[in-house]
Amino acid sequence: MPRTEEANQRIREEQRAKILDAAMQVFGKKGWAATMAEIAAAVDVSYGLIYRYFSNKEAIFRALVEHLLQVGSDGIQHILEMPGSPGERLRFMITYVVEARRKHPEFFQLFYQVISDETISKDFRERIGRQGQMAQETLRQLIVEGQATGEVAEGDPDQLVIVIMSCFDGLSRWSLHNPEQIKKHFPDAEIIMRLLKP
Amino acid sequence: MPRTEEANQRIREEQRAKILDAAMQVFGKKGWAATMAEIAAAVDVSYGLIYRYFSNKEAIFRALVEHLLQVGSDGIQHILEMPGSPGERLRFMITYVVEARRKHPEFFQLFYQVISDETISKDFRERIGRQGQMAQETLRQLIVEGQATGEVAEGDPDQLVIVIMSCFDGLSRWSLHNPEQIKKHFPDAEIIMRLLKP
Amino acid sequence: MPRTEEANQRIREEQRAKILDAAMQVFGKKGWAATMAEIAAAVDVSYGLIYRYFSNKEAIFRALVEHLLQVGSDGIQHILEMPGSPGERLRFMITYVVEARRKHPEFFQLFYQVISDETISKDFRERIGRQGQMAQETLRQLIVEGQATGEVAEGDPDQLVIVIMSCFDGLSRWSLHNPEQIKKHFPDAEIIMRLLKP
Amino acid sequence: MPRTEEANQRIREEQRAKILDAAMQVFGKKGWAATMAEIAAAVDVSYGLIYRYFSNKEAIFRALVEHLLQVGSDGIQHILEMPGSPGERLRFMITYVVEARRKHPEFFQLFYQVISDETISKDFRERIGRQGQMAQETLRQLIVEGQATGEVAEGDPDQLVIVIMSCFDGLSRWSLHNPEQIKKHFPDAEIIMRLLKP
DNA sequence: AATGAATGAGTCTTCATTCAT
DNA sequence: GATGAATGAAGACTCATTCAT
Repeated sequence: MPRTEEANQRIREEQRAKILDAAMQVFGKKGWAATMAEIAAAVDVSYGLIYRYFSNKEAIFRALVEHLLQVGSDGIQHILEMPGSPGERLRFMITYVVEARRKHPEFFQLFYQVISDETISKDFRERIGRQGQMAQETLRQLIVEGQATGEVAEGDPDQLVIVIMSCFDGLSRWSLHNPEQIKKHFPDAEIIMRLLKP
Repeated sequence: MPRTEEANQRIREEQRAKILDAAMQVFGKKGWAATMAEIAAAVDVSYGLIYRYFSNKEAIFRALVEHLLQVGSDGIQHILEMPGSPGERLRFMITYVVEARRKHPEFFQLFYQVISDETISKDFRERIGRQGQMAQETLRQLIVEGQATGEVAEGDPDQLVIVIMSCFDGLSRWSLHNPEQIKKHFPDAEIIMRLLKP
Repeated sequence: MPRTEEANQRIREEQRAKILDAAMQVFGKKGWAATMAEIAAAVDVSYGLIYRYFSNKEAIFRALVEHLLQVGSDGIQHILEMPGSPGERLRFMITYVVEARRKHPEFFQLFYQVISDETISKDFRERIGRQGQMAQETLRQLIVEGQATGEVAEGDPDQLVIVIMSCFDGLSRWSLHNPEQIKKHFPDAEIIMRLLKP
Repeated sequence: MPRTEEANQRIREEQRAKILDAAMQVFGKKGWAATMAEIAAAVDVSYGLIYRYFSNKEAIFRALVEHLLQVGSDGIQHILEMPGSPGERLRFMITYVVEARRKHPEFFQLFYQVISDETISKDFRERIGRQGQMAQETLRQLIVEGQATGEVAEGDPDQLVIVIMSCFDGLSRWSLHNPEQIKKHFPDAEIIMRLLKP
């Protein structure tokens, strides 16, 4: 007698999740150079199986990044709708982002890899670019508002945006390459807040 | 009628330099995925010729990175030997590094690629790691000294090191991916200095 | 409460027939490149099931072709044992074959595929070759007899055999690739008979 | 010192020709299932080399078929512009085609394979279909004209077209599968002409 | 008996590297 | 010193076949 529908359904969902999970690790570390064999090995299945769940390497990649984009999008949305003064929301945003980067540096690593890799379709790369733009704009808006309320230092808001986002990016990289060091000395969001101090 | 020894010598050196130059551009943009054909095309020579100057792809990579390491090393040495208060030297260091990242983001991009790529021999990667350590230690030392003189805010110096170096890393990435935006709004070193403000 | 033996038996036979039927269509159209998945889809069963009925892809193929060979063999036998003059029997044979080709071009397509495909075991291919030989010889014999009675034009009987059988082969191909055109203008056996006209 | 331009030029042309030649044999025999390795082996070069001459398997296939189409097109054109009565031109056409099929059965085999293979792009397959149409139409026109002059038997001209072209197709197949037999008894064009006899 | 998840050998394609000229 | 033709190992992907349920 065949497996029940539900059993199959469950297996498929679990495997799919396991594959995405493993792919996140492998892509995060090796980037697009990660091989299907490595991913399969990480899931501990034959690599042929991967293709029953994803039509090709890029499909896995996309699924991963789409997921991240969604999460990021939600976060931004949430911050925009938060109550509180611009300064308070900035503090929240920075705390939130720094925490995310610390916990899941591979996620963000993936973005950079997609963006730099010209073998990946352009529309997909632009999709990610737009998302980054959105985050930037949110940050910029909060900064401008903060400058209005005097909570944030005067000056070109775009420079501040760039520095802060650079910090974020750099933290992902550090978290990935020097996890021990960063675990011991993970920077307080407070330190980054100083960049905004009037 | 053979060429003179010196002429040959000169040709060899010029070619070598041209190759390294082109390779820097190509590796900087495409990373390790850059192909020998692309490098050769950038130098505008046949790809077979590259092998008369470098025994293989990694050799080019190494030569490039060795060069960068040397430059970096020299810079650090220089800062350590500078006169001035810790705060002044920190300002100088930050200004200097930020400027370097802006001008030559590919250089730094290369480091990250070497570090992340497990197909590159471990000792080479560690070599780069050590260099990074050195820069960190220099920065850390200046911070500690600055805290002693009251020029730098109190707190875990390692956290400050991480944040500042993250900023640096992030700026390289931005300079590479968003050159126009960053050209218009390149952050003053002064902004980064705020991270250290007591 | 298990099924009765007979019921099982019947199910098995029906399934087997259904599989062969579907396989005929699929192999006829796609040739050896037909996938097991396609066959299974055509039968509308899981592809795993196919293997309960046939040990592998070649086994299905063989079963199909064996069946066709049998049918062909019977036809030839029948013609040999028919009453009537050589000319009459030739007319019958041609009519019969032309009709068969029109109705079931896939059948014949299969033969050619088996013959051309070197991945299929040699003895099997030779088996088919022999069958073709037999048909040829039957045709040849009728022609020779017809020449003796004056019903068939003089000349090398082998050339006639080749032309007529070529016609047959070509008609299968046409029936497969241009079914509409051929439906409207299916050639009278009479036209082919002209080849034999004294 | 590098090879001279001309030497390289010559090598490239020779290799390209050799590859096409070998590919014709291999594709002719095995169809699309022919592997790049087989082609390379037939040319007696490494299979990587093939890709310096053709961007992929389909490109070789296309190059071959384009060539054949051109040759076929020229032949048809020629026949249309010939002097002589319809009957004479028909005799010429049949003689010409039969001869071509005998000499290069692989060529025609290729057409059928392209047409039947759904993995090959549709526009390419249609391109070939149109060419076939053209040949048919030429033949049909000659037949109609021949019927007007009384050189050709009455009756549906399309049936005649189908039978004759079927003969052609069948002869290719025979030439490929039974080269020895056909060499000894290659049918006179005269026999096929009988199909048209009034 | 039936299902479909899982496996892995085989094929296309790319690209670092070698070699004849 | 220079060229680019040639090689072959490595990786993505397909599909016949097996196996747990």
